[in-house]
Amino acid sequence: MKPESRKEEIIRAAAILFKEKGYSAVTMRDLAKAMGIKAASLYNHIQSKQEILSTIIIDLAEEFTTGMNQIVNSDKNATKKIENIIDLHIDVTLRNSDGLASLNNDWMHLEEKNLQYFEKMRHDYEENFRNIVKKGVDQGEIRPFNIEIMVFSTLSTLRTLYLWYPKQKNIDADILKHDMISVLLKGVI
Amino acid sequence: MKPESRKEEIIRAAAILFKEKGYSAVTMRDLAKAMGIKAASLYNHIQSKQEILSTIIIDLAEEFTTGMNQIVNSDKNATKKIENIIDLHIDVTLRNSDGLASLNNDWMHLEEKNLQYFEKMRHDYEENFRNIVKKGVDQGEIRPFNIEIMVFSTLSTLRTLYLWYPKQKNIDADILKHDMISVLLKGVI
DNA sequence: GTATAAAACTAACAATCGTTAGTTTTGCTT
DNA sequence: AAGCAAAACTAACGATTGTTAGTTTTATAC
Repeated sequence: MKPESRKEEIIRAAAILFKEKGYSAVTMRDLAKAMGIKAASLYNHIQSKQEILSTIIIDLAEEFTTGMNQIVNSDKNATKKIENIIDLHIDVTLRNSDGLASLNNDWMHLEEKNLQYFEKMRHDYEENFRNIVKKGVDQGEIRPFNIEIMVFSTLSTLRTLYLWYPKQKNIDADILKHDMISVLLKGVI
Repeated sequence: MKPESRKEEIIRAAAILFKEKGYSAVTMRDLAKAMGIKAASLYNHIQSKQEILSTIIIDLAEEFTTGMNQIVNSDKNATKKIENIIDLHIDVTLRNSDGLASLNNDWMHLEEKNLQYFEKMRHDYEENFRNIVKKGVDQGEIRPFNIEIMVFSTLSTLRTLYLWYPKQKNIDADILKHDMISVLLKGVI
């Protein structure tokens, strides 16, 4: 495990503050205080507040995009693919639950270029998900409910994991995956 | 239908802006421009930016609290109660989807007193939901999966409805309710 | 111990923030 | 037409914002 650079430390601290109050409500002086230094000193390590936000969000979005592409290109059935998507979300959430708050709530504060890039990744991700569900329905694997509702419902839960997981103490990742698959796919009644 | 007061117009316009950029990123000058007036003129109708936020959030939270209390005090079985909760969320979302963005993302910017009030309402709401699910499991109505995951998963979907519903054109409220109940309760495979 | 680079500091900037005070306009009611 | 209240306006305030310029401290290598 190579040591974390000062820049990485700052970004990690920023993600925690962004999670608590949102990007716009966190000042560079807040972030500096959390790091135990003065605001101006941050600029020895980062270029701007915006750079911090885009690093947090784009890195995570690319992680999801890469994971989804692997799943899409695998030759599994729809149910198995959805299980893999659930796994992907849980893995990313365990590794960086703070950053996911920014990805979910502060993406609209990205500047033009990264905003477009992010929105394309998010659109493609949802489209891939939708197509997997569609194929599952066509092949009789998945019940023919309203596809938009199935996609929206599942994604909502997975995207909100970051809010809920840190509050659950000592829950094993594999048990979480197993239970999440049960609830999301098999229903509760 | 009695005419909307100027104050109500301002609050409605604010909810739209808060939904797009979050409370902290919306300035009183932004809000004034959306209303076609100058920022100072807003203060003929409202006391502060904070008052706008707390009106939006507390009104909605009280709506949920009232609805949940009626459901809890009814003598229906657990499944029917959960269906009623789904109905409640859909009704509120149809009526005020903009305000729900603030309730979900900007509650932490409430000032001390309203923050405590809101957090108590949210805690009680979740506790009521959890108890309904628990009783459903005890009585064999609901499958004995991890209760926290079932509650979290359902609430995540219902709380995020405001993001998704406005994008669906021409979807009938009753069809939405029916399909949502199917997906959330009966599973997809 | 001296050189060097990393990382902190002080001081300040122009812009923007929520808000107040005081004044003028607008649109009814009589 | 006069009176009045609602609702707009102009001008400005003190505080805070992200950021910069220039300087000093700290830690490491020779």
